[in-house]
Amino acid sequence: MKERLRKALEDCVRALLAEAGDAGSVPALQIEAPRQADHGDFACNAALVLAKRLGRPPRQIAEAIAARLGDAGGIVASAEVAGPGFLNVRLAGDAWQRALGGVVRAGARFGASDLGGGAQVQVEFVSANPTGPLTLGHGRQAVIGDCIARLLDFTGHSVTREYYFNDGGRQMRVLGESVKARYLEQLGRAAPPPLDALADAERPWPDAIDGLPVVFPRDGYQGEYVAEIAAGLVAEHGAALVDEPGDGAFREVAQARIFREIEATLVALGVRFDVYTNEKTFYEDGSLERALADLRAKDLVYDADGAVWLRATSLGLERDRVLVKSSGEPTYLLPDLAYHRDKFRRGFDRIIDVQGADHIEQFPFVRAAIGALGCDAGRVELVMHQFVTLTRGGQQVKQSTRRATYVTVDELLEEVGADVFRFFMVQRKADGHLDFDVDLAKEQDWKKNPAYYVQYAHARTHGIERKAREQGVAMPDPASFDAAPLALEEELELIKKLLEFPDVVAAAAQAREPHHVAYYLREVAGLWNPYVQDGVRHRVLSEDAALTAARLGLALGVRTVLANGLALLGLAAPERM
RNA sequence: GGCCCAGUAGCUCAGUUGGAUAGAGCGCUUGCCUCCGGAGCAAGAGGUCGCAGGUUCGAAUCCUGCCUGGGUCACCA
Repeated sequence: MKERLRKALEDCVRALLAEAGDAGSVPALQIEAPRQADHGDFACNAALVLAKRLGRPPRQIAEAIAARLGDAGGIVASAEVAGPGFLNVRLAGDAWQRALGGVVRAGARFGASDLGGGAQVQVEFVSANPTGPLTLGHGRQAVIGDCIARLLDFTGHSVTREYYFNDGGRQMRVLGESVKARYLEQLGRAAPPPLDALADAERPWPDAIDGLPVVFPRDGYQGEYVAEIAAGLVAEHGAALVDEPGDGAFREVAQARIFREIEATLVALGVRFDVYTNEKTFYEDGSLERALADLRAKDLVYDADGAVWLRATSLGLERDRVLVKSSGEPTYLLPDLAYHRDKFRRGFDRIIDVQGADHIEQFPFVRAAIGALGCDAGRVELVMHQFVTLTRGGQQVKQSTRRATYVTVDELLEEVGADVFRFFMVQRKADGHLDFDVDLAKEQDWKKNPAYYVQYAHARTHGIERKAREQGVAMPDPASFDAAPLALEEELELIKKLLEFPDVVAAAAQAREPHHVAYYLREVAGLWNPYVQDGVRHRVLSEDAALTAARLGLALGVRTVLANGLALLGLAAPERM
């Protein structure tokens, strides 16, 4: 519909340009549904764009375009000039109603496109190291990444979802030592550090209490799960592990168990990955050395203070960074470089890294370095998201990673369920903080809880269908139903809104911004729910068979869009609630 | 202090490749209505789009400076 109009308008513009002796190309025209209904079905800014180029006042140009446009092959009823030179176009007769059938016939593919042309896209997200349960920040990232992947999938991209993790390094060592400390404490061979000292990083820490050594690491993981893992080891092995190093069996057991739990959380969230990549791979296959050697060959590496440095300043960055510590251990940066190089080696056309704001500083170094190594850094994108705060009872819930008093994804999932969790996490744009209102999320009233509001709108289309069947009324045939009787203003408004879906999907996919889909679905539901509710002004099921069929067709269109949209967000589209 | 993100209605937020009178939900006021499924419909109040300049036919949107909140500035990941 919109595209046919676009073509017609572009032809007019081309002709005008030719008349003026301008052989240049036709500029991008904006054609959109105006906010004001009395501005017609579509507004076009062509005259404003051309004013300077043609050296004529915009309103005059608009007149010329309108005259040339005519009825554009039967789809345009009127085109009038308004304001500074907008062209307001009204579509002919039942053009909108005719388009509704197309929505229903496209079904689960309505809104899908070949925008990506089959491009191979990798989306890397979550990528949390197995040091503890997923936090709300991870949860938000899981949902955002997954929704971006779903959007890309739906718009003609070939998507690989990937989780990158690291089970070596300092963090995991500290985890192992934390577990061992709790293990020794539970066996009565060590004393737990004083709670007030744990809570305050500055507070001094005794070496021993009542003759028992305090072995818990200063920067150890304080979460309850650490003690639980230790308790499991006590139950299974008794005191047999007291001489094991924290970095050995303790670390391995802890990591394996935590990783299993992370996977279970992701499954509960409805998030699945195609590939898990372990940092260790790059240690073992020699790519760290290769990356280092290649950087060295380009004179981007130097040795200082016993460490190996990346000469990032010569790549235009603010400071140099350490690649290999004086201990001989690589920093996070070097394997990350090797990893991104590996992404290129695997041939992805686009590489999307979803990361929390705390990682943002890292990204420029990775991008600059792989660019220097000959990769096309322009193919790597960063989707950054801010953190999540929790509000409960109108009060912000204090969270502290250090004290392990943060709320986990598991806990919140248990309270609100995966659908609500996902909707809340994806309904705000990724940058900018997200305030998760637990009370609203737990609200069972469908009118108040936006996730239920959308799902309920979908369920209602089935409710009406059930009612119709009870009354012996068949659903209309998508291939042939006649929507022409839909003449009410709110019906046209609904149809127009449904037809926006493909544009919304395409824009959200291209911008990597799934929140647009959530917002849009809320709008569709916001039209449909009142429409259904107001059974005085218009009942779907009435004595008028043709009107009933048309309204049932509208219900099918709404169902199609809501179902497809909910699928893009990873929410269930229930038939009843 | 440098860099990044944010600042839009009472609250939570859309809108930011420059377009007409800046929107939604919740909350609030008034009137009507009692519905396929848990109420709905109509009208209304509520805004210096953080502040100040600049760019131009036109700025919430672009540029500069400043204010406020958060993040980040490791031989952590």
